[in-house]
Amino acid sequence: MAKSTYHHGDLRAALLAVAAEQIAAGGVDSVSLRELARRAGVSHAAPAHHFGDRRGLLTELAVEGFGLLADALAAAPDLRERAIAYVRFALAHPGHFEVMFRRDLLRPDDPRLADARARSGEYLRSGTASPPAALAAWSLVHGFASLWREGALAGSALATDSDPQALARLMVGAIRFE
Amino acid sequence: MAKSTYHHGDLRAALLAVAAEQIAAGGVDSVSLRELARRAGVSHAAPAHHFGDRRGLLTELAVEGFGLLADALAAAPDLRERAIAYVRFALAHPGHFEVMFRRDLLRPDDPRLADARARSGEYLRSGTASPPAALAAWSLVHGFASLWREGALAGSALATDSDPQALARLMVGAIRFE
DNA sequence: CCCAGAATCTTGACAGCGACAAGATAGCTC
DNA sequence: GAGCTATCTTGTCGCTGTCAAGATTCTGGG
Repeated sequence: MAKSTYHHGDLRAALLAVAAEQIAAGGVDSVSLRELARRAGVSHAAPAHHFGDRRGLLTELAVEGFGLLADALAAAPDLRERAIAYVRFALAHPGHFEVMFRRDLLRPDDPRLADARARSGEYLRSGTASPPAALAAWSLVHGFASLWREGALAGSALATDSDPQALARLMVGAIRFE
Repeated sequence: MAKSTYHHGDLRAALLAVAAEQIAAGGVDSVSLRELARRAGVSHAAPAHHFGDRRGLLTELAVEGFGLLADALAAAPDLRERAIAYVRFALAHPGHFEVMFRRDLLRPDDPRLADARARSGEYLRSGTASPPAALAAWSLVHGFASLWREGALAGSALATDSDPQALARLMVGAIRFE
């Protein structure tokens, strides 16, 4: 759209969007380059030109994700809201989130990935009393988001009647960092 | 071994063991039924007889995993030690852990899986002041184990010089449940 | 002892996948 | 408009999961 159309439109962005959608719907294992190509209306080998291989595409998605996460964290005023923002990001962008922490699916030494990761990492560490507290805060929200996303909390007495946002606030309110 | 040997030894257990090993080494995506069969010295279709399909095998691994986790949690005297035991389990049995919370890879309504999950869930919820505190504790250790396993903590100033056990203790010590 | 029947494993086949190579087509630059 | 590059297509290969059909071994009752 923005970059105008080459052969068949902005294929690169289209593939990323469809991929995120597909991961959110069926998990990352349900993503096949050939199916993405089909959905975008191009031939089965077209994605390779933009991303090299499957890792390349998922790495690009992870870079996007860390950028979005950093923005979300930057907009939060304090530690508590930053924690909630982390959860909100994971739930709002499940397709990105699912890939960001799956190193086995990514190009491990992509510099753009390292940069994006570092940038969001700064926000994660800011505003806590101590390094262990920062680690605890990150682990807490990351664990919650992962468990919720996997449906592991479905059996819990709490999980049924609350939306995840409210549940996350409740959880964060149940602990104190010191 | 225990069940004696049929055609070619105790294939079922052998496949599960090799699978756990392979997941720990190269991630769950690196597991192929054909390669497992090769490593066990049987034909490519032999695993299907014991597990049906790939989901069946991974589901069995998850059932095993939840059993091991429940045992580990049961042996811990108090909440704090239970938290550490959770982390220790995840690090000691990465092949099992990686599969247990990946619902997309498992048979979603396997009754044995549901049972095993419920059994370990009981221990997770026991000994905490309130349901939100239990959720926080679980999220905390689950997040930490996930992040550590993915190498996401490698950049942290803390992570370099400590072993994960000690780091987990440090982290758990940095918060208070109320 | 042996022989049905079941459990276990093998062989063979098929479609879908990621990756690579080689060629076609469209857009850009000078 | 000629060359050049980016973009996409076509064709192929080996690998995978899954299914079907057959072979082999174990087991239990006469």
